[in-house]
Amino acid sequence: MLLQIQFESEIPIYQQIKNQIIRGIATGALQQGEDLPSVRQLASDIGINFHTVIKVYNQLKQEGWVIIHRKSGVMINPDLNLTKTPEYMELLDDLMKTTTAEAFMRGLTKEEFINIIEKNYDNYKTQGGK
Amino acid sequence: MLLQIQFESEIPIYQQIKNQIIRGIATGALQQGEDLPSVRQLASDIGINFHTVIKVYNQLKQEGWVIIHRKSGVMINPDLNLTKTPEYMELLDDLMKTTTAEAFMRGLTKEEFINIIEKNYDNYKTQGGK
Amino acid sequence: MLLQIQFESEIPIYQQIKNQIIRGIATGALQQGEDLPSVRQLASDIGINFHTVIKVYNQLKQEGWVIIHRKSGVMINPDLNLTKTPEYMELLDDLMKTTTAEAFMRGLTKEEFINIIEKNYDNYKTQGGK
Amino acid sequence: MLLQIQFESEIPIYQQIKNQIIRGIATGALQQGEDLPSVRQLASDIGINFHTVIKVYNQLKQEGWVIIHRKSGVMINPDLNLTKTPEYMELLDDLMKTTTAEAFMRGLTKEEFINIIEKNYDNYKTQGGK
DNA sequence: GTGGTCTAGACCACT
DNA sequence: GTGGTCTAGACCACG
Repeated sequence: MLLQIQFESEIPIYQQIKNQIIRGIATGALQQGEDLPSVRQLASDIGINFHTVIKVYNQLKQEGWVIIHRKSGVMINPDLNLTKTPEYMELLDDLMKTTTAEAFMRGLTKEEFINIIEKNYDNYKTQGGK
Repeated sequence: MLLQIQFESEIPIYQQIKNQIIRGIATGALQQGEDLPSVRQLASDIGINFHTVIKVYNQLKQEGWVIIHRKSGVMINPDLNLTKTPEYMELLDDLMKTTTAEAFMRGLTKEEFINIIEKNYDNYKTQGGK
Repeated sequence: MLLQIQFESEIPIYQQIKNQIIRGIATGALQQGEDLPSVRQLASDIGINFHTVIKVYNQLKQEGWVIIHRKSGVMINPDLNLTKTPEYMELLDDLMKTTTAEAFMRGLTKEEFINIIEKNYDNYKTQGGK
Repeated sequence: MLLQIQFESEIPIYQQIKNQIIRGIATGALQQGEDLPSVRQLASDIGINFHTVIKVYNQLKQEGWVIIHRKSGVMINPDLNLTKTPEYMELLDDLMKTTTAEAFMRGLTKEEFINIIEKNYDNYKTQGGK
């Protein structure tokens, strides 16, 4: 999977990488059990410092997305088993309150917004996310 | 409208205020043409630095949500007319890609996600967003 | 609270700091709601780099021990509410299997070992850990 | 005795092996004078590099747990005679300070903790640790 | 002044 | 070669 980083963005680089890896898992571009590049490899591919990649991998590990093998490096957790915890649902709810409010005020109809959701979900369903 | 700020949150205070004002406009809790509290008033109400409030109001003005009168203070723009610019749509698209990906992996079905959208939109429809 | 760091130890510095803060909370040397020194302050007190302290504070935050205020810095979580999760109990069990095995082979009797536990717990009970 | 290695664990593999051998000695699963598998045998059984096993055996030898015969391989020291040296006691004390502090804060009572100790020790007593 | 991000380079433990 | 630790310095966002 090729990562596209926007260096000018206000979103931190490590966050962009995290997002794209999670998207990759959802779409199936990254399969469970698949190896990720080594910290130094990925860093040099993207052209960033390897500490930034370490940070990404550590956060993904702590949230359960990946497993860090002492030897063989990092791989997508083969037993991926994330759940809709109350904390997550609260965050999501808050985010969607803010997001839909602005979308509504900018003239996006409910149908248009739902359409965006469906378009995204269709990328996942076909692949199967577990 | 009463603002609820979480000081421990990772979301910057100025962002929280902005979000809540926009939500307030969408739900109708804040009417177009309505006056907002003065910078110092709001700052002391919430218990924050008034520079933070200035920042919020300036950003809201720049994005077209409010109008700042030199004397009479800040009011919700009576001719609110925000549109779905290409830049906005791109940001929204990117955000929803990331958000739906994680939601999907955490087991939220498309229907559950759409349900969240509808619940929010129903709060807006009745008021009319102009 | 004064932190004692052993620079020659094989235990990473950030781990030593973490341990001592947690001990401090248990003994009451650090009260819930109490402010911790700023990252740069603590770093210069101990004579280490501030990035190391950031790492400590972030881990403590993620585990729920402290809260990081955007402005006022870091404080012991006033609503400290950690529980004996299954994951924790498994880790503890494994650790104690290893620890007691070696202790037993080195001639520590059950009573001596229990005595160590009691001595430590007595430092906590009197203070009350909430 | 069958060794169970967790490759995803944060605990180094060599440490896991060491721990399990020491536990085995304490429980009697490994008898004093008993032969341990050869370096290459154990390495291929577990599926790890044989250097890792060499490291384990060397450390165990240095600490007095095993004896390495040039030809006949490695065996549990028949005259096992480890003592509670001051250095060991200091390490143990420090470890238990940290461990009990977190356990206490997570709601484990003194009795629950002592119970864990007793359960473990009961596995040793019956066998006798010489 | 607070925490956080990114870069860069050295060194270490593990396999 | 793998991840991880520590140092050091620059810069940024926030309040």
